[in-house]
Amino acid sequence: MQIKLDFESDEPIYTQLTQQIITSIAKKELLPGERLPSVRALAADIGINLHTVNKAYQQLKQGGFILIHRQRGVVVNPDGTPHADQTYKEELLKKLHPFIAESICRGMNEDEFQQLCSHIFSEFKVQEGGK
Amino acid sequence: MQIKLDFESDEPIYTQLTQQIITSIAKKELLPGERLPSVRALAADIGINLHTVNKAYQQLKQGGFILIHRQRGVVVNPDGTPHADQTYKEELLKKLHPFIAESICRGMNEDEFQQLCSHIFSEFKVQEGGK
Amino acid sequence: MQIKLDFESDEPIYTQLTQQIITSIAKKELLPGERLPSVRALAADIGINLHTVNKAYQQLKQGGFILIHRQRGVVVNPDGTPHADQTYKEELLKKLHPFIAESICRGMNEDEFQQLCSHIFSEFKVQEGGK
Amino acid sequence: MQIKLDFESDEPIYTQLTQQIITSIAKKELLPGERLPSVRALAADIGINLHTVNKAYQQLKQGGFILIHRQRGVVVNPDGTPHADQTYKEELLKKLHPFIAESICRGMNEDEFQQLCSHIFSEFKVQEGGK
DNA sequence: GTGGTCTAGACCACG
DNA sequence: GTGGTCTAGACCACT
Repeated sequence: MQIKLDFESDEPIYTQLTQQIITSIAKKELLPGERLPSVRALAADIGINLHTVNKAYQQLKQGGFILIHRQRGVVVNPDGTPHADQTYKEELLKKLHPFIAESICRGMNEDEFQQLCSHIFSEFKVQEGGK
Repeated sequence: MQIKLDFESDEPIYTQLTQQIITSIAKKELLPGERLPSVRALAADIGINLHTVNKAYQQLKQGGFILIHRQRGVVVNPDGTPHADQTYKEELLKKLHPFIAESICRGMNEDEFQQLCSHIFSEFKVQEGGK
Repeated sequence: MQIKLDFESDEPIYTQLTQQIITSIAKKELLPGERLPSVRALAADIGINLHTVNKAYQQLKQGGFILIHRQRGVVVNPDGTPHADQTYKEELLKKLHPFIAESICRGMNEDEFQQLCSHIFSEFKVQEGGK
Repeated sequence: MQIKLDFESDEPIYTQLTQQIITSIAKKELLPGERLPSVRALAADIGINLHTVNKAYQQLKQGGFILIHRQRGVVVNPDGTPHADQTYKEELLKKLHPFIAESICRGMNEDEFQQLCSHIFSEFKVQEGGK
């Protein structure tokens, strides 16, 4: 797993970290039960503060992506990430709404937008076959 | 046009305002050339700070949604919002990426996601017929 | 509202703070919609770090006790704290279980235990009439 | 006696162990004078560290639940667990206080709370008849 | 050596 | 002036 952070971005570091790890899980580069580096190790590795890593881990734990196991350390949830429920979908709707509104203003139709999403999905499909 | 703000949201007020106006343009509730209230008027109307409204307007101007004339006031871009270019699409890809990654982790497939987007699009289609 | 912290206790400061504020809400010393001091103000007041106060506030926000309002600052949830749902009750069961087990070992019967709880409840009832 | 530990819980392992043993004593699955496995045996059995088991045993000894003889090994206190004294009850009051405060905030009344406690007590009563 | 807690000081975005 | 973020360094509990 390689982490690439943009320190110039206005997206908080811990959010970027969180998203990269989620992406790795989605791409199956990180498998259920697999161990993640300790807060300290990862912080030293990326060259950021351990509290920042910790915040990302706490967020991932909160979202059910990882577990903090007293013996095995930090591991990807062995049962997989909890499935999307109604609440999640409603949240997602709200978050996607402004992107779609802007895209419509800018003359994109539904097909173009869907194609764009499809393109992102394909990025994950490629990895699904083998690692 | 009615503005609904959530003062408890993590989303900054000015962003919410920006997005609502974009949404109104997308729904054609606000038509090209139509005038928007002045910074002062809108601020007083919603009961928020001048700076906040100003920041939203500057953002909208930046995105080409509106024009700000010293004399004629604030108007929706008469030529319509600039079309989505390559840069915009790439930005959009980046922003949508984490949502799709998380959705995949949570067991959603492409169809379900597309359906969700479709649902949002339909919200705009309904309005297209008439105002 | 007066805060009393025990810096010797093994209970984290932020937890003590959280519980004291919950207690104040339960006693109606803090009413729905009422404002709480800013992180900085409270931290300075109690003589602890602002991050510690912040952590307590985040916990309270998470539990639905307070809202962080962009204009009004930190306020007690105007709609009142969300009602106990099944999840909460199950959590509560789990947390109370060991106390009851130990009490039984120590020869207390159900009546004695209930009386003890009743005593705690009475502490809140007294305040309910007037402030 | 079967031990079930949750390695993902925030509750330290040794605390979980302590509580489970107390529960077993309360349920009379472990009787006064009965022998408990040695630190080594129990640690190997559950697959945890010696120190962890030892810490739990020390805590139980401290609370008067068990006796640790160099020769005879670890036994449940033959005289039964020391009865609840004033100190214990005061401690218990302090520990229950925050749970009750939160329950009140969440709209539970005394009856509901008592009923919940009663439900926990019933779990122990069932076992009292026979082993 | 792990994560959890606390402190302290700095900068920024927001309103 | 507010909360949010990041850094940094220290101590402790747990295993």
